[in-house]
This record gives sequence, C-alpha cells and structure tokens, in this order.
Amino acid sequence: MSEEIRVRFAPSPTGPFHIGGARSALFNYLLARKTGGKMILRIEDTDLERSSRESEENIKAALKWLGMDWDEGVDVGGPNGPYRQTERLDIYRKYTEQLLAEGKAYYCYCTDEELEAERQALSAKGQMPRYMGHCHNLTPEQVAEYKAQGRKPTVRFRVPADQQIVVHDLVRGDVVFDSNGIGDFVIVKSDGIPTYNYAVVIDDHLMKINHVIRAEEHLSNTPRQCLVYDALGFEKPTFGHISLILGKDHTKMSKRHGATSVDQYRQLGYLPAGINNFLALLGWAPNSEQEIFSMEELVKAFSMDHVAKNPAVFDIDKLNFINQHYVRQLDGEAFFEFAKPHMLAAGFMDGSETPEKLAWLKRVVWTSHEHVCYGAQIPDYVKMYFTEEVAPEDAEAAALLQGETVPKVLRTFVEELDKIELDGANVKALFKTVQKLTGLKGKDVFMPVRVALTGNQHGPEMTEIIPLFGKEKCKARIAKIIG
RNA sequence: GGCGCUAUGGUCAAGCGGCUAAGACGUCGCCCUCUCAAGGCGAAAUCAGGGGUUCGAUUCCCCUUAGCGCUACCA
Repeated sequence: MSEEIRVRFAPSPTGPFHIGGARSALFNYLLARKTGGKMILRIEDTDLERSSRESEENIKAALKWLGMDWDEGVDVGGPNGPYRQTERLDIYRKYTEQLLAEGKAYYCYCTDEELEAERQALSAKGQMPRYMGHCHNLTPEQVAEYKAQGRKPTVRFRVPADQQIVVHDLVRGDVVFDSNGIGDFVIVKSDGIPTYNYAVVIDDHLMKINHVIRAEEHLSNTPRQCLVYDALGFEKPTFGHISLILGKDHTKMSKRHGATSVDQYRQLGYLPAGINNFLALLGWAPNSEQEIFSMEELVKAFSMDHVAKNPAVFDIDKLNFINQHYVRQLDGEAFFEFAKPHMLAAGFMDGSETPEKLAWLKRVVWTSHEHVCYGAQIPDYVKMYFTEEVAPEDAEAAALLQGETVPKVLRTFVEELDKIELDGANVKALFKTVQKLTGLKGKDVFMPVRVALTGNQHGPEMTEIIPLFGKEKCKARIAKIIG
C-alpha cells in the first residue's frame, strides 16, 4: 500500500492514568499493529505545575501491564526524539522565531488580571469572552513601555479572519469551522514553554505522525492546530476523534463513578486481557458477532471504519462479565498468584505460610475460581474458611436448624464422618449414607449441615467445603448445635 | 452565550432506502441442582420529537430537544 502508518499516544503525566487514556492508547496501538505501522509514545509535560515523573512512570507501567509496547518514544528512543516536550524547547523556539518574523505571531504583554477583566466585561455584556486583540498591533513605544514595566510577554498566534477550516476526520467526516470564532491564542507562555495546541503540531510533524487518533475533546481544538500547520507549511495528518467514555449518568467519567484509573482496576484484580477486550468494544464493533477477543485477535479484526461516533457509557457489568471470562481461564497456579494480593490484604495470608498451609490455601482459593469476576471478590468468597465463630447469618438460616429432624441428621453425619477419609467423592457418598440412615433426602439433609458448618444458606458445594474444613472443625461446629 | 460533536432496548451495539430491526451485558422465567454461581433454553425491552426528499425512511436533508466537548499563559 501507501506509506507506513505512524500513530502516537501522547499523554500528559498529570495524574493517575485514566481508563479513557488507555482506550485512546489501545486504538492507536491496534491501528499500528494491524497495519504494520509504528506506535510512538510522547510525553506532553508542558504543564510544569501538574506534570510529574512519577505520573509518567505510572503511565508507562500501565501501558506495559496492558500489553502495549511502542516502537519509538520515551525509554525506547528513536530517530525523532527527544520524546518529552520539555526536552524539545529549543526546537519550538526555532519555529516561534520564524512565525514572529513572518508576522504570523506576535508578543502579547497583557497580564492575567487584564485578560480576566476583559473576559468579565465581555460576559457582563452578554458577549462571548475571548481575546479581543489588545496587543495585535503594538507600537514600538508601547512595547518599550511594557518592557520597562518588566512584563514578560506571551506569544500569540495571529488567527486569520474569514477563513473556513475543514478538519478531515476519519470517524466524523469533514468538520467545518469558521476562523472568526477563534481568538488569537497563546502558543508560548510567558515562561517560554509552548502550549499544547502549538507543541503538538510541531511534534507530530517532526515525528512524522500521519494519523492522529485521540479523544473527541480535542476535536474543537483541531482547527487551531490546522492553522498552525498551515502557518508553518506542514502537511496535515489524518485525524480521527474517538468518542468519550461516559459514566453511568452520562457525564464524563470521574471519581464519582467509581474506579477511573487503570491502576485502580489493576488493584481490584481486573486482568489486562479483560480490560483491553472491554475497552475495544467501547466504540468499536467487529464485523462478526464475536465478543471475546485476545489482543492478537483484536489486532487482526480492528479497523478504524468501524469506530462509533457516539459517546459510550462505561458499563461495569459488562466489564465484569468479560473479565470473569479471562479469570476462568487462569489455571491453578496462575489463579493462586492472582488471588494472593487480595488474600494478603484481607489478612487471610501473611506471607509466612508453611508448605502445608500453602497447599491448603491453594485449594481454598480455587473454590472461588468459577465464581468471581475480579480478584478483590475472592476474600469475601472464601472468608468462611477463616472464621472461627459461626452463627446463622439470619433468621431464615437459624430456622433451618430448628427442624425436628435436624439433630438426627447432624448426629448421623458426625458418626459417619468419623468412618471415612475426607475427600470429595467420599463426602458425596457420606451424604448418601446419611440420607439412607435417616430416611430423609435433599434439602433436609444438606441444609442443616450447611448452616451448621457455615452459618449460611448459600455457598460452594458441601463436597468442596467439608474436606477443606477438616473433620475437627466440622465436628466442633456441629457439637455447638446439638450439644 | 458562541462554535462543534452525538442521538437504535437500562448499557455496549449491528444496520449504511425496502429486514419479523442482529448479537452481547444486565433483567425476568424455566431446566439442572442441597444452596448460590456457572451452564442450557426462553422472554420482555430500541429507532428522541416534528417537518421534508422519496413509490418507500431507523437509514438522506432541515428544525427542535437532550447529552457531551471546546471556548485558559490545562492538556
């Protein structure tokens, strides 16, 4: 085909890595891998106040954890670096001088207060608050005066009047903007650091990015960037603005909606495969009816022309369903490793277990294997194996112990229990024996034992629970009921 | 306020002028079963409203409404 597709993921390291960012990264990654193109990771750290190295490390770790790698960028390097914007200041400076010299940009000496006052005045008059071009054409005298006052200027881009700006967008088609709706915007802050709308253009051009896939919140900024592309004589890339992820109440995902960062999901015990699979289906649909996709399958099936335009609501139930699928694919060893942090957190393990205890724990943990959607659910599912005191959890459970046949069932159960080796098959046979000896069946024999042992009407199969409890525990608990 | 994007069940969504409007999650029912879950089977549930265009609109156009985004010396 034509030229190699080069995409980038360009996060700002200003906080926890948002799940929406992960989706943007994923779409870029899939497009690159699908087409045999290149994925570039660039760090947009021009917000000196909020950016941190810690956050950058967090993002990179999360990307790796999700199974995404990059061909060029921070850490891995490449021919178009550096890949951190604060390390590219000299590059931007060169272009700024060019724009200034050509009159396409100018110094603005307005202070924050003056700008704020202007905005206030405009909105008080019911007009749109925007920069009115105060410094558009300053005389040399005015400039000298401002300089004498010690003012540090910003650089503003001179937005041409009466221009139609057409953004060609892969997912939305052509989107038209009027340049008259855009005020002269700042491209270099008074501290000499470029703004997002400016740096992004220079970087994408120099890094030979030809497909800019990013979240829809950037669509309205794209005409500004197009203006900069034109002013600098750069060829524009193909844009693709993917819709936002919304919370349950259809507002932007925020802490109110529960976990929002990749790290939180990792800590809750969601698997990379589950998250990727879920995220891919949010805003993209395959040709087939397939719902479960490994990363390899996603790469194969992915295509930008099946990307949806409408915003998607984050549905935790569906994530749980998909994640459970992957949890169930874990084998005994992997599942135990998966469960460990949650068992530790719950205090059911302390890391100093003997091999025997570990073997028992593994069996205990495994009982939850088919039943949990994510790791943090495991302790709750197995807690009955760790509590010493058992009591019926509610009146209904207590009532189940009041039946007149209950003492007979429990006594018979204990007697027969003593005669066998504890394993699943024998316990099954044990219940058969108890049924025969008592002349009762089904519920009448299982439920009293279940409630006596666990205090609960629901739970795993008795054949699973009893061997893990051991004879002593079973006998002790039943003794408490029948005295 | 201005500009922009979006609009199929509760949610993700297929559809790209003619269909009984897919599928999945969730919900409900039945089966299985000591219980819960899983699994199997089945059900309810959608084209935001109004105008056009057309022989025919979920599909194309316009308006309204609603949601979201941008309108920063944040990205």
